[in-house]
Amino acid sequence: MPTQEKQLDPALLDAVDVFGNLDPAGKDEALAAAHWRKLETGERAFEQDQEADAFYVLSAGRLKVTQVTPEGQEIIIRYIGPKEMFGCVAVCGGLTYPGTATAVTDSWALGWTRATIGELAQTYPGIALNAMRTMGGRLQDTQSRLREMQTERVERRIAHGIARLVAQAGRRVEGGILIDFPVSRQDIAELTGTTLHTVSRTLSAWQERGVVELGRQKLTVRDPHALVVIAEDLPLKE
Amino acid sequence: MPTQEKQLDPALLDAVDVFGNLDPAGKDEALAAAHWRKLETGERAFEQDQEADAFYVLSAGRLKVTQVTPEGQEIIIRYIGPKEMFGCVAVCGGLTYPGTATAVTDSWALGWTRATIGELAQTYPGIALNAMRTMGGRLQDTQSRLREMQTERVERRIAHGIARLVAQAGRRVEGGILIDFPVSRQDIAELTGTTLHTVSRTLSAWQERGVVELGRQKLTVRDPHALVVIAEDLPLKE
DNA sequence: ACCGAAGCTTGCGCGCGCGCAAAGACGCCC
DNA sequence: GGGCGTCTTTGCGCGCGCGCAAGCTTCGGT
Repeated sequence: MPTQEKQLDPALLDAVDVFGNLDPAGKDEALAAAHWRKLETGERAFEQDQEADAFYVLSAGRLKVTQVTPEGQEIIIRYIGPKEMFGCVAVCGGLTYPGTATAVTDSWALGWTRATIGELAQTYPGIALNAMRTMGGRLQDTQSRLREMQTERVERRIAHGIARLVAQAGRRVEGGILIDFPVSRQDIAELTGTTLHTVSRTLSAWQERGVVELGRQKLTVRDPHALVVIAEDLPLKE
Repeated sequence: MPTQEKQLDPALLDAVDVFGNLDPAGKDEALAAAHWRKLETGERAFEQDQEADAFYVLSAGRLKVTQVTPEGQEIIIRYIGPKEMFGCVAVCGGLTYPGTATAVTDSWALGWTRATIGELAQTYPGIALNAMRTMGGRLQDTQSRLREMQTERVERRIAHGIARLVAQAGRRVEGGILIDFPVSRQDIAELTGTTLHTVSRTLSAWQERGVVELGRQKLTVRDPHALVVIAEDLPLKE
């Protein structure tokens, strides 16, 4: 039973930022207080506007955090990979989740109830400090995206979005870097603030130029340098 | 000498979120460790990419935090009002400031060096918890703006932007609510991701309809309800 | 092996909002 | 009070990227 196996492994929290600088006793205590949760592809850890009752660290797999507008349009706030925390609102005083977390791959997560993580944070002040650091990073990241949305044309935004995916979940394969989870054109559109039509057209043009290789929910960057050139809007040659 | 006066006033930190739940001794200690800084209109507390050596709480006045793109285009990340913290990077592990903080009104701020605020946070764990809460709120706020940028047309975005300014710095005056600091059309453009031309046209149309009243770097909302109708894209009548 | 659903591509036309340009208004400073 | 700089308005034209619609491909299920 892999569940039990993983639950007992004290190395589980080792490379997790939130619990960094925590002494072994603290890690044991944190693990003991955690509950284990498996998420099948498409399953949701929590939904927007639902009461924020738990905080999570992803152990394996990949999630996307999305928001829907009152009109029903969806946007992707961020992707969550292994060792990253999500559902942070539960420790930030928020009452409800601002978004929905959906598994895009079969995933496993460690969860703490709001009360539990609150007590842990009281006992080990380092947790709050680390969480704050992570939130600071995310805030800057979100501000960058905001800046891109306000100042850049669609093609550059798509390039930036894909560069971000590569940095976060790129896997070296022969002849390029593969985004290591299923991404549809629609997903990229929701990440970069455009429509799947425009994404499709743009990526097809890039494929023509040999920058990327496309598949169904699949994307391989063949020429990372060219991607940077597009993202930074550099001249083709000087 | 108003500087000394304010520096000695122990009530200064009373309604400040970051130091909320801090015992009186802690507040005294925090105040003793702080330095006082006056910022004339147009003066900068710090600049983008500069070493993040201090953390601040605004005491009076108003600042704007901006970022410039490599191409030189400027955007406004947020406005800071009294009792709000800024330069949070200094406590979040960032090495340089991600933006520039400029006074839009004569302002006064309390500052702590990176080392000082770090020590305070070690001694009083509540500080980190409070800071995290504030950052969580800002993260959600920034995500909302991102969502608006991705899904809404310019007119709605302007309405949302102004609604945000009203909530943050609106002052009741006869016949409406005045934004309580100088805002140019350019500023609104940088907040909402458009050009000053489009802002000018849009606001002029609103003035025609009696929704707002315009002045040089001045904006009064005459009909807040109409603003909400535009922001939420509600039908005019049912 | 077939069928259906979900994902993707592509063509066409239009409209929002930008880019540019020039003139007008307000307020500040000397 | 005059002059100047900054902020603002407005006109005109164009192009990016959306909206719509139809057809195609790929995968999964039974």
